[in-house]
Amino acid sequence: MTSKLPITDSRFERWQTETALASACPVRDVLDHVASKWTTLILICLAARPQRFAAIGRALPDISKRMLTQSLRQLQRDGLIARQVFPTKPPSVEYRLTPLGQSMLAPLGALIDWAENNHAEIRRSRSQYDAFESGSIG
Amino acid sequence: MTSKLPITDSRFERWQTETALASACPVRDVLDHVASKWTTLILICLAARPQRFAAIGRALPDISKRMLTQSLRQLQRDGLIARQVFPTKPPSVEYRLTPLGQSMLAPLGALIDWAENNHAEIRRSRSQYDAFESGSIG
DNA sequence: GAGGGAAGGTCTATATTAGAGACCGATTTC
DNA sequence: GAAATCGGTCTCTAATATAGACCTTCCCTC
Repeated sequence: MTSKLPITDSRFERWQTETALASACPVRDVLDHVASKWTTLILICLAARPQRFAAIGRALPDISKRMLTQSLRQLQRDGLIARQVFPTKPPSVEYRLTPLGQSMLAPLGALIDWAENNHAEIRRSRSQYDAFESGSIG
Repeated sequence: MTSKLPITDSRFERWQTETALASACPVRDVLDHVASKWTTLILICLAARPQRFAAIGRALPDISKRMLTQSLRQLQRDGLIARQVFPTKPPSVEYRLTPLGQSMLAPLGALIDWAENNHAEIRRSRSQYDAFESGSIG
């Protein structure tokens, strides 16, 4: 709120400085894990309700079991989701958001809303780019 | 259906439905591009001020030229950044956020703030996970 | 009691993608 | 005229993702 440009305040300058430090930087450290296709999608899945392995897989039809397992482990390791095994006959495993995972839904939701609101414009931009830059002129 | 959990409103159920449609889904379509390490970091870079190719490269020391070029092209194609060539003697190229790119800073900033605020807890969770799940007990 | 299906995975083999770094053309500098 | 800068491209290799076969335990059918 200290600038005249829309969002561009000093935070971004600081983040920029921090990115130089690579692994020491929270932004990179968290974003590298969190801002990835499947983990984000899994979080969205579990936002509605806790779900079991196969249910998440069904919700994300083009994820492989391997990636699903791997992504779930990572989210669990980062403390965003919890894994709970029920001793049913074919043992069932339920994944649910932790409070930390829940707390991420707000910023993530904002990003998703942005995505929905601007999807049309992005697609417009893409077709224009494709027509010009790679098509007839290139 | 509707639940009593904190953030969990019907948006997430809708998004979950949409993810099944894969490429037709704005969430996936945008997130696949946007929620990736380098593009996010480049956006942050350009948030502070327009910058030239080499400057962005310097700000992100461990990005390769190839990835930088590729990520810039993608952001340009999506209409988030604009590329402007100046006919200086060694021609210089400046990248700047478009209004669309600017508009993404708000949700992106929220996510980054979350990352900073929760980095400590995430790291705590990770070391705990590493100690238990893969270490002495496994 | 052999076979099959469901749950929750693992493992392997292959395709895709990222990263390192050589190279390029233009221009300026020494 | 050799070296360096800028903004890339190109190739080769390393890492990562995907598809899909397979595993184990239990219940059910035949």
